[in-house]
Amino acid sequence: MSEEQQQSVNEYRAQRIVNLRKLEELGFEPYGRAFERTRLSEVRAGFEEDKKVRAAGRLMTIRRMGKASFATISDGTANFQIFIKKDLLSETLFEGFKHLDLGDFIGVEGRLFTTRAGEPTIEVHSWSFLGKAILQPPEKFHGLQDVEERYRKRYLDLMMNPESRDRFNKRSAILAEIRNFLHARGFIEVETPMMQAQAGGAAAKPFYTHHNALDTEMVMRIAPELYLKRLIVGGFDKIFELGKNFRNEGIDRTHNPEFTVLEVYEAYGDRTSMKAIIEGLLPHLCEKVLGRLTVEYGEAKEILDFTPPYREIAYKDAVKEMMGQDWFDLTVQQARAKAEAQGLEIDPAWDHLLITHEVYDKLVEKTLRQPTFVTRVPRQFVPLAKACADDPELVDVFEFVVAGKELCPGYTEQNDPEAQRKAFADQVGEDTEKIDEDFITALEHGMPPTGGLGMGIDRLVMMLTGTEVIRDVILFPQLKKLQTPSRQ
RNA sequence: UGGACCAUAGCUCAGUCGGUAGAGCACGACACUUUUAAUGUUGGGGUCGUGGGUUCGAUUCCCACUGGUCCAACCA
Repeated sequence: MSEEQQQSVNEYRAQRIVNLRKLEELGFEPYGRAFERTRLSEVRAGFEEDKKVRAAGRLMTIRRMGKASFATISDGTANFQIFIKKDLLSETLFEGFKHLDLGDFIGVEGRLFTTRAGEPTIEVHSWSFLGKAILQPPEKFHGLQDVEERYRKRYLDLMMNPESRDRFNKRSAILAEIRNFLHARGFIEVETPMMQAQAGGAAAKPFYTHHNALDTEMVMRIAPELYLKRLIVGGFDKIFELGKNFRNEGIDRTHNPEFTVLEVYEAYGDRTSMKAIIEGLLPHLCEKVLGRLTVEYGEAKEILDFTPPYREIAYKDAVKEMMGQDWFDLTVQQARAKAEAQGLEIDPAWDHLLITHEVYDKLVEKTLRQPTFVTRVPRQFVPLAKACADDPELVDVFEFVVAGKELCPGYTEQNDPEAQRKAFADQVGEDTEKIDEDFITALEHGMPPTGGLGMGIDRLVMMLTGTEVIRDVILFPQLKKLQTPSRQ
């Protein structure tokens, strides 16, 4: 292929292939070999003048000045400047450097020194070619800004945008520290089916799939809860699962169809033992991952303080704070008028309870900025939990709310099989075949009093990294498939 | 699923009250042995998301579609 033809296909790509061929002519292997090296973060941390180092990375910038050049390499842990000088290299290595492009991988060997401008730098005495990039990286200063491209081509986002890489490093650290925290308290990690015969443990539309050999319909789980409780029946006393749930619902800035959840169950515990876990786990994560107990959240840089203990307030008291102490003495008509005066749309068929819940959802929750446990919730809204000991109309749960959003419910779990069956029946209505009879049977074998909680990990990561968009904490968020390329 | 907005060079962005487009980075050439968004000179690069309509003429106006963003409804 002539050079003109190559350039008509894609000038930039062709130019890089020309450089690749020239490197091959000089005796370089085009895609390299393993290279023993020290991570750049460690080179930086252990910097000593004149120390010999071997390091490797992707070329991020090159500043060529005739017989000397500076470049920056990145290995994902840090950036580091390297210095190339004609006097210090063989003719082949100096000539070869001219044919390197941004995005290529090299390994370097040399001496640490500090430039006149004060920049720690590797003076390169020898280098190896570790791999060619035949496509250009995005713009070096602004990085990759296009929101859609950052999700579809996450590798470019991670390559160019350090804040994105940092966010996913934090996500990994959060997951590791959740495990450390729970293991240290005697919890074991378990795995339960993500493909189930029926979708239980929550109210959401599932994804359906089909098993060929069994010739049977299956659903992707919407929650692991019913399997985890079977394990409590089986005698595991402290368990957790960290895994994906799948819900066939809308996608927006706080919802992805597959999302990661932590569920924890503790036999012989209840809501208060779950509360203790939250008040231990969140400060632990803040300390280990962020090194402090406060987070700057969102564009407004709101300060969230995770220093325990956290505020606890009864559901009804939270509503009274917003709507007045006489709220629960009002008639339905008075309550509706008062709610509508606050700008809510109230269905005329709603009773006092539903109006109250609308008030809580639309007005109260968003005002709970600092970590708060909302307790003693009307049983109609949480059918699978156990009633409060002193009031059968309220269930013994908490909703843990941070920055105006529900982060994590905690329960005193239902262990009465008859009450559980009734709650299922109310939930499914006519579809009695959707009741998980095997689960009821398990409860009939006896389940100890148990506390449980379920935390959305994506939202937790959002909270702790100050991110307001769930897609920014999920490496490959769900997007529509491209039918025709929107751009080339 | 409804409403508003967006899509221009590989990337980051200007722009055209309708006469087929510019900058910076990146890329090619030349110069330069401590630069760091290197610098100086110079050159190339675009069916302006896709399809239709109006028009002498559409990247620009209108319609549909595709993808995205935000808002509203469902879910965590």
